[in-house]
Amino acid sequence: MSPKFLRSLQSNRPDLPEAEKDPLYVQSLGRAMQVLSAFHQTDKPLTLQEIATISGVGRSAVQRMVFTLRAMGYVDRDPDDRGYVPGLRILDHTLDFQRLNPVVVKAAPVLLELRRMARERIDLSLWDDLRLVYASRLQSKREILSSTLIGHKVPLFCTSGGWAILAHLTDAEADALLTRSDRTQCTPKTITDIKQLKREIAKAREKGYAVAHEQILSGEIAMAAAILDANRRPVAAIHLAASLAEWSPEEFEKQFAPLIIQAARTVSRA
Amino acid sequence: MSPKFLRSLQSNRPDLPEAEKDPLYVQSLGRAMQVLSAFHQTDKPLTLQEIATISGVGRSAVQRMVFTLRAMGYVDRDPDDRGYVPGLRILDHTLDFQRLNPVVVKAAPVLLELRRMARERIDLSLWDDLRLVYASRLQSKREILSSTLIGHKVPLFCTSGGWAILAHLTDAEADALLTRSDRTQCTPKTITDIKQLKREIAKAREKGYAVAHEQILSGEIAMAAAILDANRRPVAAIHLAASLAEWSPEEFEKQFAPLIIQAARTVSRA
DNA sequence: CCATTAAGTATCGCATTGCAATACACTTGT
DNA sequence: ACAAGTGTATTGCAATGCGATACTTAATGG
Repeated sequence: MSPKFLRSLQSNRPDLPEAEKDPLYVQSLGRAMQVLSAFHQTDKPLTLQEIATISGVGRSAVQRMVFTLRAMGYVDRDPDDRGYVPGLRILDHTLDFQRLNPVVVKAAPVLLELRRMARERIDLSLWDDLRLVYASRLQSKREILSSTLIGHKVPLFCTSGGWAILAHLTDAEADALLTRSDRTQCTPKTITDIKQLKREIAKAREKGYAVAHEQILSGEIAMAAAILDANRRPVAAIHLAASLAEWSPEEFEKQFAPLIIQAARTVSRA
Repeated sequence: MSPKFLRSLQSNRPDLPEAEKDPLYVQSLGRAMQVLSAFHQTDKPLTLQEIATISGVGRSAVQRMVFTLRAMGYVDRDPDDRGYVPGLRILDHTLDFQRLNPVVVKAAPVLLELRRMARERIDLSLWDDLRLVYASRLQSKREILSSTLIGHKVPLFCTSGGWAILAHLTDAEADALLTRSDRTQCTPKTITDIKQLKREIAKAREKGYAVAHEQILSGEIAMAAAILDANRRPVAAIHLAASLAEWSPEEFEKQFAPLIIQAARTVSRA
């Protein structure tokens, strides 16, 4: 019904069977999920109207779907403010993901061990096209930021994890990803120049891990190593982040590089 | 199409509008989500057949839906083992929930402050009928268990959080919930006798918080206070959990009770 | 206090589209 | 080589989703 959006659903999924070519092969389920996804683009409860316009689905249809979603607990009414919000039942699927995703499962004990030894913040993020999606977080002693940001996304091009992953791709692939990226600065120090980025990636390729200085958050230094699948393709990254107030870049790197390499390798092997 | 399941979707949602009465008012979206929910009942990748039988949806329909869900990223193929697993895109909705749920949002800073003062594990769980669903977790110094168990569920009847919530209901309501509960022991110390449970609830009602000794996990002591909505109805609980190796029950209670009461009250007020 | 706008809800009929049935391609084990 | 079990593709009928429409509250404002 909304051809552009249907097309967009299918981009960047070259591994799908042939019928993919036909946009209409995405059934009404697509519209329904698009309704649920309307919440991605807001930070306050939504009315039916708003959901309809954001998702590009007709008002009536939205009303039916929201009704159903509400009956199932995927959508709730906001008690105070008037409008709808995502419902509790969503977390059931979150748990399914965490329990069943092979990388997350295999990484869990390794991350714990890594945190035990490093005593800094450890993250696991999964690669999704131009972004990394955080799937697990082990907090360090004092957490400053939002509690548990499972599902948070960071750009591939300006994070240690992104560099670590790009380092395991061919130059052509990495290039393509970098140029497709929306390279806007996160901090004043964020590197956006492709030449410079490629230098960082080359460094990462050589060392087996990447280090990012204040690329995404001022005052933070991060290190990451990529996790590979059975075909030696990168699928995820383990991050270790610390405060520049406590570590000099040299110490930081020297201290943790062996640990993180070891951790990533442990998770990678079949 | 599967009347029994459709009915079940609508139970325990008395706040829904009238058309609820008609099971068929749950459209095919219901079937689709049931397909996604098939993963709730497994701990390994599923084949189409298995999804079909678990969800009670026809093989063909499952294939179509899984195809669509895969195109959108809600389902992935397991790389090694043959079968399907929940996909990354689910985490997008997790984040939406965390960003938009009023209780989670309002509680976040309070939880951080509470952890800063208590230096023990802090959880926020939301009440969903007979269970509590964990929505946020702040880890303590050494985490033993699974990393981030957002979405994990614990029974209402045998947790400090559950007691805290039951304490804010009428006796009749609490009774109904307790009798409906599947009261099987989690640990040898888990209380299953309704009389005893009601005593615990009465204690909680009096003190304003509940304490549970090894009810769900041996060696763990937990304390919780309920979060109320605008109508003074409980909707969530803040938990504080620690090891019995480090605390005597008396010290534990004395130390943390004022903190947790204060925290819960802060989140509760409009 | 009535007019007005906007939100949520419900109804209905047509044609869209989802689904059962079916067949095929591919892998695996006997 | 066959059988059993995967995933995939096609097709036609009728179930059902959706647009159009109208009703009910609730909130705003003259």
